[in-house]
Amino acid sequence: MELRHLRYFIAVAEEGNFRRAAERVGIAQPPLSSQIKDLEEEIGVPLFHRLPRGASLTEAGEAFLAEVYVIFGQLDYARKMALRGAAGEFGRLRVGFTGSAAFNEAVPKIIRSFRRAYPKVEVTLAELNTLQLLEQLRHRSIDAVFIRPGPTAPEGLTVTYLAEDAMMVVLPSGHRLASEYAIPLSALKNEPLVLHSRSLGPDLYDEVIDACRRAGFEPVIGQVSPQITSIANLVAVELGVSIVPAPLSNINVPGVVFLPIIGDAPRARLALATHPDDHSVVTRNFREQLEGVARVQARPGGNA
Amino acid sequence: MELRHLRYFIAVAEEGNFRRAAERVGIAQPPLSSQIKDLEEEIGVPLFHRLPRGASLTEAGEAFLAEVYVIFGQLDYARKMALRGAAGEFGRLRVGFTGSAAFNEAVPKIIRSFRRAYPKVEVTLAELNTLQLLEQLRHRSIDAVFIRPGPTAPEGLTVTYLAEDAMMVVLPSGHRLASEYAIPLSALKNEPLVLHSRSLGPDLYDEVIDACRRAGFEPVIGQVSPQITSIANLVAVELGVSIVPAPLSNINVPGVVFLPIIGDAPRARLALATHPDDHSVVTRNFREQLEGVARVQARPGGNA
DNA sequence: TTTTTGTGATATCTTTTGCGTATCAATTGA
DNA sequence: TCAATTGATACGCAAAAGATATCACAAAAA
Repeated sequence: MELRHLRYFIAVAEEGNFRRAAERVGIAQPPLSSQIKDLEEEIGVPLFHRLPRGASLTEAGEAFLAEVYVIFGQLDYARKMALRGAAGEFGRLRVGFTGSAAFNEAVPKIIRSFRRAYPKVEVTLAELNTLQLLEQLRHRSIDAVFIRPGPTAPEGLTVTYLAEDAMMVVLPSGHRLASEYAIPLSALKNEPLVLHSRSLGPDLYDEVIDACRRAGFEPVIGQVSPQITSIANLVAVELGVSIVPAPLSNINVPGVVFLPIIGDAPRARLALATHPDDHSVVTRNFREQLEGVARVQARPGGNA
Repeated sequence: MELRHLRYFIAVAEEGNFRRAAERVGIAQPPLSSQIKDLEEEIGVPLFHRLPRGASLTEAGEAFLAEVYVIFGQLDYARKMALRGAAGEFGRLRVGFTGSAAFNEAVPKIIRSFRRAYPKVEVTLAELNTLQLLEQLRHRSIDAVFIRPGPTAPEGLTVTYLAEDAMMVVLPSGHRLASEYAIPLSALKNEPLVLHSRSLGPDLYDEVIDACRRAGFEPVIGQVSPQITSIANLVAVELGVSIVPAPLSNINVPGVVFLPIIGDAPRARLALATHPDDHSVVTRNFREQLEGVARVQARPGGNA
């Protein structure tokens, strides 16, 4: 059975007359009769009474007609859904982020506004370290990642800079400097530094180390934190001091204080990275959310 | 767009590979590629990603596929409904009956059992006089009628006899014969007879008149009743006596008594008439209900 | 009644188009 | 670098849809 047959069937049913129906569908009457006959043979029952003054539907034809209308409605719907799918209204988006990136307000804001704009897109979130994120992004097992990149962007990825956060010093409440309003980085000379493992996020790590050197001292690495979000807890139990992006001060950890840095402070960049071969409309739509929400500042770097 | 395109689309979507899909639908790979291309152009968006190792659905394709499955389901359903329609499970049945016929228990029983067997068939009922019923039946504006025919069936109609009711005398309660258990017809000699107009139902009318003549008297026609069901009321106000089919004694009219007739009593036949050119399955199914419910006795008559 | 008109069915020819064969270009894995 | 596998392209053929001419039938008109 073909849709053509069904269109012809509807025409004859509505016109009640093979000649007018043939004219309506743009063919001659004899082939129309032939096609209708084919249709009837395929269904197995006559659909029309051939009367001397036209054709009328049999009961079978009446029942068939009602359902055939539905088919064409469904066909239109299928086409429309395909177009909506092409517009990125469906599908999934796998977003990854590092622990430090999640605390910048832009990240949840972007995800939230995307979900509102495209509620049918299934968004999955994964918090991983920078190394894992970039690995999965290169393998296309994740679509977009929020990272804290170094001054030069990772190679082979499309990177958009979203924001630059100041970094702050984290001290135990009982520390001798804890009552200051702000301190220079050089004040941390000889203090053991709590940092995450360099292998998990080399860029942010290097940023901190470099800043210390610029301030005139070689930092002493104390405890290594498995993830950046637990740095504050390690500081609270007086395993050392640390330097983290300002948005992390929103974590409520008793026993620590966050102090602004005076002078040449390290900066923590926030960026969204995607795969350059990813031409998915969903991913493109997600990138478009950046413009509405975050202050976007493109920066040359790598070959992105 | 044609269903063939959709079948091909499903094959490629499910196989993820043009070659295997082509094999599955029984054509070569190049025409399959061509047809899919046509489909994509018609929808307006690509449905597949052409990868070096096969083809995968785009988001548009995913959305489209889900709806296309529905189309084929609907197509099967349409075919099934056409067959059920051909089996007489849908449609309408216009049933007519005379006032006198409705009181035979077979009539409501047949209609009831048909409605149970074919609940989707729209049954309409019309109470009309015999003349109107036969007129509408000949014009096919009614499908089946219950009538009280004469000894010979109406010409040009298919008639099936269902039952033969005895007739009874109807007397006002205060009548001198009202206290009898049964009376011969001759006892009504000189009594004014309440009857319906002959033009509305000549057969039953003639049956009564003939019976009176066989009983040895010429009946005196008193009041003419507009319809048979109001005869009892006319008798109750003592406008005369009457003779009606026994089932009408079920009407509860105060002030009248129904008496059996002794001897050569008139008989009221009950029959179902349909149009001989009516090959509708619904009508045929209705006739089939007769066998289950009523004692059917075919009688030759007319040319039915 | 006869004639006319309008209906769908049939027969035959034409044209479209779906399909097959052969081949190419691109990518992957050995 | 080469072989294997993928989908796309080119071209010829055959099946099938459609056009034209005509027929048979029945209702309406004369």
